[in-house]
Amino acid sequence: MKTSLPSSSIEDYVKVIYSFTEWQDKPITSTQLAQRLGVANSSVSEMVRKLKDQGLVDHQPYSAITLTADGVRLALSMVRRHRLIETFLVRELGYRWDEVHDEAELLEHAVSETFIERMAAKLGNPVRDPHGDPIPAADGTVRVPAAHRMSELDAGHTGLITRISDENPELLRYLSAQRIGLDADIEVLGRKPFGGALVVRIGSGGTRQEFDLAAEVASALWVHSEKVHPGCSLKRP
Amino acid sequence: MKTSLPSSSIEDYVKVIYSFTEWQDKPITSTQLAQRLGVANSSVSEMVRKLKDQGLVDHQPYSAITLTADGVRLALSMVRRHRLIETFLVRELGYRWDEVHDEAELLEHAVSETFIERMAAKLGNPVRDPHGDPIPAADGTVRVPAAHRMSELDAGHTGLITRISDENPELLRYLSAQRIGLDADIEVLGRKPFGGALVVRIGSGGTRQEFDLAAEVASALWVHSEKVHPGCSLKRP
DNA sequence: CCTAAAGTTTCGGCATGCCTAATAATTGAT
DNA sequence: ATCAATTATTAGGCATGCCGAAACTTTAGG
Repeated sequence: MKTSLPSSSIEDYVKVIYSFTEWQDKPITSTQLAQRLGVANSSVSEMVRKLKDQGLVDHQPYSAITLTADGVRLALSMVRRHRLIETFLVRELGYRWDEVHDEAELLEHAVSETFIERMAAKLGNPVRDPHGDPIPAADGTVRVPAAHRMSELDAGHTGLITRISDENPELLRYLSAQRIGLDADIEVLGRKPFGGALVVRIGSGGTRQEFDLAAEVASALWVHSEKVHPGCSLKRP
Repeated sequence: MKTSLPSSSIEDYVKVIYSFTEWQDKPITSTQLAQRLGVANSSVSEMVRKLKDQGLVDHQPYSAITLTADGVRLALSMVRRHRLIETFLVRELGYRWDEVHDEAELLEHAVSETFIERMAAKLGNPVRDPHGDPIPAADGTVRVPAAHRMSELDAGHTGLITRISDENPELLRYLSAQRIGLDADIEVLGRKPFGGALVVRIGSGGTRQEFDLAAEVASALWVHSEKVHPGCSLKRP
């Protein structure tokens, strides 16, 4: 149970463990964690032992890994850092949304709390980042909009795009080339047969377009649909 | 002669070696380097061997340490980073000039070249930082103003404060409380006996003030004096 | 010149965080 | 219920960068 400041590796582990459960509920396993961090499974086993010693995760050998309250607190602070930095890079330094992820990944471990809070103030304490991901507040509260993957919606559903997964920068470039962005108004028109593309209308009036979206694309788009699940849930750590 | 990217430790060593010769000419010794980096002498010996292997320094055992052309290039790029970041923190995030040093120290190792250049562009490619230190250009050229420590000037000298050493944040706070800042017009009036304070006029007209400056204070202030050494020298690596 | 103090380097160790290979536990298919 | 395939953990190593202690130069005083 050391109390020293977390290393950047530890910050990364905790952040990835948290992020895994942000849009679904199953806890992460060693192998999944190793894949997302780009390290060997054995490195994860070692590190998870260390995280457990420090009281950041709960873990029984051979089972999944969950964060403790302290772990969630640390994770939320890292997620806050990451998303504020992304927002700052886009709004203040002219980065494109497909460029910000890697830069934020480096900066989030380096800057001070002071830096983060001055940045947040300058940005007007934004509540979501350029991809629509919610930015936790300094006190650890987060508004997680009730959103669904577009790929899981049935024909007839309408709503707004509230989040676009930033995992794949190439996909982000594709989307901006197609002028698909946050807050676009959408309607699911149907689905091509044999696990094929999702047919959707995006925009309306002058900006109305129809697309056949491949499954990979549709599952990166999250839709806030009044019909399905109105309102927001408020997570507190 | 490895070619891998320099670690942040290596960046720090090179930057400190460079900085030591920025305002005087004697090269740095192992012990001085160790003191400035806050590490043991033995750590410096090891690291200097590594720097030599990588072609960043010239060094004969038991003698002083100097940078190679490659070393100077790397050092200038770190100094550029540091001073641009300091300028950015003051101009864009409302930091005070006594707060920026430590933050810049962390950030300079983390940000990408892209970040640096976008920041520089946003700031209008400044040529000096909040303490008056010259910011090397992206191509490695630096304008080093011909300045002298105020503590070394004789009575009667006049000039402008062009640089204020940022080594001691407390001193910076003292100076701003006294409203002594960059570009103030000064005149050395005299010197109190027995190695005492330097008597100077700072400002003129409505802002005119007289001070007895302790030696430590006067040696942190650098004066560009037309009488002593007009013009600038242009260093190229 | 010679010796002691000061400065520098070498040596053996430690911590972090990663790896591969070997071992152990769990799971699912028969 | 058992046995392979999958998943997870331990063991032994490597690289970086730090340390203190010991050994070695250099330098300055007498």
